[in-house]
Amino acid sequence: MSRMGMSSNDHQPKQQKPSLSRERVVAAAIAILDGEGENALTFRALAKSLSTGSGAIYWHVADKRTLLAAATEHVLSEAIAQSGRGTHPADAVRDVALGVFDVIEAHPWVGTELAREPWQPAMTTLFEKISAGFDAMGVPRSALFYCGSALVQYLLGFAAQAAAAARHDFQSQDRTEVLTTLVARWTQGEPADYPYVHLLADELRSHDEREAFLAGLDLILAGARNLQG
Amino acid sequence: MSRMGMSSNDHQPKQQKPSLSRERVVAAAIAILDGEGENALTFRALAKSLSTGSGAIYWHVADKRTLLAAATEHVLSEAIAQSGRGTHPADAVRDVALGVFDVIEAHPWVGTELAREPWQPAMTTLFEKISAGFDAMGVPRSALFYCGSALVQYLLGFAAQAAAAARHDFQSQDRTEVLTTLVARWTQGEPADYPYVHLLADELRSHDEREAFLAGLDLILAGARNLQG
DNA sequence: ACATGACTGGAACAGTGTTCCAATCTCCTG
DNA sequence: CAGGAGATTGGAACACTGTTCCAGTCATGT
Repeated sequence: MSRMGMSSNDHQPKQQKPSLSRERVVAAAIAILDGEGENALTFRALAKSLSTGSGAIYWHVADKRTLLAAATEHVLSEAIAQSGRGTHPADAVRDVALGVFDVIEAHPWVGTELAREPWQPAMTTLFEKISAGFDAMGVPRSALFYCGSALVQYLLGFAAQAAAAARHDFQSQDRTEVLTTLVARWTQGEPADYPYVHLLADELRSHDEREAFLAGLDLILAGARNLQG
Repeated sequence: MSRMGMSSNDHQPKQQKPSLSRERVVAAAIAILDGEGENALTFRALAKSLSTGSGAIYWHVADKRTLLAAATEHVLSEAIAQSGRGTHPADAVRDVALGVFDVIEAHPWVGTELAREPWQPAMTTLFEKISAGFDAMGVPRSALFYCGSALVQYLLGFAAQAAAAARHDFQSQDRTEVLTTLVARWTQGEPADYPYVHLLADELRSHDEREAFLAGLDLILAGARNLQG
């Protein structure tokens, strides 16, 4: 277990190899997650990337779960903190949600981690911001919690779905092939039994992820606006 | 790899131990998942529960991923197939969503699996039903796909969150303790910096899961109704 | 009867997160 | 400035996974 306390690793005199630190470990983990995918992050790979052993890593980080949480927090917190701009309250909420969207598009493993462990610290900040937005939109106090929860769950659902898609893309290196396979499974049933699925299959293949995300978001925002008064 | 084809295991003469089959393997897996939690499902535990070895299991099931998918499909498909009742179209959609809700409450591991692999076969049926509902509600064709996707993602988000909560409950055997810990982390920031989080902390502790689920659902339904015309 | 192929059980393998510990390195103190 | 105490390191070892392999067994059709 890592010991919290006075660590003195702020001076690497000449061209000594820089001493390990929690930040360096987290940064290396993020680099592996981004560059080689979620499955590539093992303590052995991490140790090699840092030219050390797994024991040394465990001195700075309790276990893999907290390492993943720290990595998620690192990329999420800044994005969320800087988001929330917008003249209208609804725009501010949209901006926060889009901040999360962009982070997940850039780092799909964040989606996996969010889907497994939704209540990361950064999510508290997110809940604060969107609650403020809903309040400014005129949502009554009694419904604020439900609105915030609903939006968070919508975000989590997108996170899960985007992360799963990215995992599949990563394996086959070919997004269109993955989509074709998905559409094929999608349209496996008889058109007579699944008319809407067949009707909308084209859209599944060609839809723009961000546009769909925003459309779903606007559904929730419109529903929230509807609670005014 | 398991061989598909003519399998002849439909007769166990007297009181012979019944022969293995894909269905029996899946049923045993579900029993372990329900009774002892997600982490308890290992091929060794499964083999012991079926009084056999792991090799025999692999004859009937390709790997753990497909086993989990089959288990999920088993509990999800029936619930979804039987759902969708309701005089008004919106009620039918609500009924489908509540079907998924109930399955996840009864088998939280379904939430984990759905969050990891959203496009199970049963989800196609679900998409079909909710698309039909949205259509009957008067949502224009051009928005049908977005509405369906949004609702699916909301469901996935609930699935992820409920599964994570259930995992924590399982570890500490004490729901209120888990909630207290969560609220504590939740209210860690300064009240001045996180006014809404502190304002709504009580609701986080005491809210009814089903009520919150339905409230969020109604947000989306209201948003969809708003697209009429 | 017996050969063929479906099926079984469990040993062996590769890879994981985690623990343990002897060695080192740093810094404070006598 | 010597040297000890504690912080930090690296890598071997451990326990546990999913998965593969394979020598057997069983059932059945000829």
